Amino acid sequence: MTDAADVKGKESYHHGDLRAALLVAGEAVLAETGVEGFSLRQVAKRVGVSHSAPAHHFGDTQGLLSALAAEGFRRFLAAMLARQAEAPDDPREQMLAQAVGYLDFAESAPALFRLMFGSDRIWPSTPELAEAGRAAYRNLTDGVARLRGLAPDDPAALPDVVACWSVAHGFAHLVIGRRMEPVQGLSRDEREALLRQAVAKVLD
Amino acid sequence: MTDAADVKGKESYHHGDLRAALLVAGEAVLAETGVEGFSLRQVAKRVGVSHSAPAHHFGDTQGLLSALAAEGFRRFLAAMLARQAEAPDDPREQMLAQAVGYLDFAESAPALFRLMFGSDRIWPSTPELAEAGRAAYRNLTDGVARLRGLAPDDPAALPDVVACWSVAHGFAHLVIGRRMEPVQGLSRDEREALLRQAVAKVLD
DNA sequence: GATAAATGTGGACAGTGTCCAGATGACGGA
DNA sequence: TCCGTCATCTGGACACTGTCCACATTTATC
Repeated sequence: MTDAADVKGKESYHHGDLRAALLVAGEAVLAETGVEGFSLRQVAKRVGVSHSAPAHHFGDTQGLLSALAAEGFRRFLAAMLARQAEAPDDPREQMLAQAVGYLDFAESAPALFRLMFGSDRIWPSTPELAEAGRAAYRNLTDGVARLRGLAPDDPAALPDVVACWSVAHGFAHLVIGRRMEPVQGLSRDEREALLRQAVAKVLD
Repeated sequence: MTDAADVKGKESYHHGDLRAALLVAGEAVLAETGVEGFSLRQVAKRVGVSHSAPAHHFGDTQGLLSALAAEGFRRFLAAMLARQAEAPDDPREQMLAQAVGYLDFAESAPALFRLMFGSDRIWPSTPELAEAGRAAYRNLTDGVARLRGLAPDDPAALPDVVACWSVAHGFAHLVIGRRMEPVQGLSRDEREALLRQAVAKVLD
C-alpha cells in the first residue's frame, strides 16, 4: 500500500506501469516539498525504483514536471467545468462559477498551480502541455464571448478576457502564496464571496 | 569592474562590505538563473569569496533570498510611487498609475517579483521583509480609501482593495510567466493600456 | 527461438547547502 | 604599543541532487 511497486510484487525487474506510478508519486512529492524542493531521486525512491529509472520515461526532471503540469491543466479545466455544471445556465453566472473553479483548483493543489503558471522547471511549449493549457483558455474565451454576444474567436473580447483572467489568477495566486494578509483569516466562503465580487466588477 | 572583490584589492582577507556585495551579486544571479536555479555558491564565486562566507551575513540561502525580497518590496513601492508622482493628483488616476507601476516592477525584475510573491525560499515573516511588504500594501489601501472617501483603515474598503490588487497582480504575473499568449505579442504600450482598462473596470 | 528494442540498475561525476575547525585581521582596553 | 576578544573569512567534510554511462534484464518482433 505504501509504494506502487508493491502492486506487481517486489521481485519483478520491470515495474509494469512505471510511468503512471512516477506521475502519482511525483505529484505527491510536489505537494509535500513544493516546486523548489522537488527532487527526481525522491520520486524514484518513493516508487521503489532506481534513481535513474525515470529518465527512460520522462527524459529529465523538466520532462516529468511538464507531464505533471499538463495533467494539472486538464484537472484545472475540469475544476472549472464542475462549478459551471452546478451553476445556472446564465452567461454571467457561468463566468462567476468559472472563477470559483479557478480558486478551487489553486487551493486544492497550490504547488501544482505554481508549477503550471510560474515555474521555469517546465517546458511550456511541450505539445501535450500547450494543448492542455489552450483547452482551459478556450473555456474562458467562450464564456466571455457568450456573455458579450460575440463570436467565439472575436478579438474584441480580449480586454474582458484579460481582465477576468487577471483577477481570478491574481486572487488565487495571492491566496495560495499567503501574501494577502487580510484575506488569510477569512473562511473559504468569505474568500469565495470576495472573489465573486471582484469578478463581478470586471463583468459589468 | 567584474567583481565587487576587486574594489579593495584582491589580497585583503576581509572584504570590507561583503554583505552589500552579496546582495548585488545575489540579485544578478537571481535575474540570470531564476529562483529555482539560484545558488549560494555561485553568488560567493561571483564576489570572489569562499563558498561559506555568506553564512556569516545571512545564515543560509533563505536568509539571503529574504533580504533580497525585502529590498525588492522597497523598490516595488518606489516603482509605484514613481508612476503616481507623474500622474494627475486625482484618486482614480493615482490608482491607475499605481497599477502601471506594479507592472513596471514585475517586468523589470521578474525573478525577484516571483521570489517575493510566489516562492517558498524566503521567510515571509522576517521583520524586515514583513515591514517592507506592509508599506507597499498601505499605499494600496490608502489609494482605495481616498477614492472611496473612507478612512485609511476602514475595513469597508476591503473588497475594492482585494479586487485592485488581484487584477494588477494577476496581470503582472501572467505577463512575466509568459502564460497569457494573446498578450505576449503586444507592445509594452498595448499591455499597459489593457491593464489600465482592466483596473478601470474594477474601480467603477 | 534468435535478435532488436525497451526498460531498469548502479556507478560516476560535478554541483549544491550546510556544518565545522581553524586562520586572519579589526578593534578596544591596558 | 601591545594584547586579547570577536567578527569575519577559509577550506574541508558530508549528504544530497541531476545527469551521463555501461550494463543487466525483460519484452516484443520477425
